[in-house]
Amino acid sequence: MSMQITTAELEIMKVLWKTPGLGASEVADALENKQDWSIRTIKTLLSRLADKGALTFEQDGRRYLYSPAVEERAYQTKSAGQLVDRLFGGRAAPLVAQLADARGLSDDDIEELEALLGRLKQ
Amino acid sequence: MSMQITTAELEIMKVLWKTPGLGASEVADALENKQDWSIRTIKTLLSRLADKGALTFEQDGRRYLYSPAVEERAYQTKSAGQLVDRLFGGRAAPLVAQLADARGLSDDDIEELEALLGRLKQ
DNA sequence: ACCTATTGACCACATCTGTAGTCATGGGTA
DNA sequence: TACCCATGACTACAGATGTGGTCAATAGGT
Repeated sequence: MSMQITTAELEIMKVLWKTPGLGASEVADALENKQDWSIRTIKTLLSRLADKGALTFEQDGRRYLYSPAVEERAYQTKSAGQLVDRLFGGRAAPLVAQLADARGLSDDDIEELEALLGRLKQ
Repeated sequence: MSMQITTAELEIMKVLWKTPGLGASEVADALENKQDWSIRTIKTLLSRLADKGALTFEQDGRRYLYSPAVEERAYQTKSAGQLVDRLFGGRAAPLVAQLADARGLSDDDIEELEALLGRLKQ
């Protein structure tokens, strides 16, 4: 059930998370300035995603309209969990510490983290 | 530059980050209870890592002693940055929020994060 | 009614990954 | 001395991935 979504496929998923129910050429339009992919490539990625169950599709005339079958949040959570487990001994704090160290935290980040900690401690 | 280290290869790197300067069979010993790999597999992974510049090696008689050419911290940082960029708009706070939501933060995590935020704010 | 552009189905192909096997060689053992 | 074993070099091979091509069917324009 690991639902492996690859880097290229993720770009497709992002489009459909933002706007579910698109056909292949509409996905292509949405990616026009992001990726320089042939429409064939996009169709291949859509098929593969549908094959692995990451997308559902419904018939619309002679084409398909694709929608995510995996929630964006669920995917984010799973990926974050994997990273933390693989590299940070399952702990969040060291991850944040290294991010802060390597690229800093924005003021927004700091504020949100404080709020989060406050909530968790109550 | 990008130094793509795969899942299997990472297990090898972890051994050598912990104990640099091992030969193939010593790496195998260290992985004995973790991974059920043939010594051939381990040798292949060591070669691939050396090829891609993630490991260096020195001759020791008729064998090689391998050591990391990439620091563990650097690799962790790069991976964390990639995740955050790919899935969380480059921001750390949402990542932590989702981890907290999905699997909670340990007391240690909370404490360390507070200390970190304190340091960052002054 | 005819042509064209689009669509999904299927195919292609190089590279990367996971997981080993083969081989010649050299060091140590009996 | 005659062997055996471990080593690195090279080879194998299936499945995943990135990237795109071919083709028959068909909806739409003219």
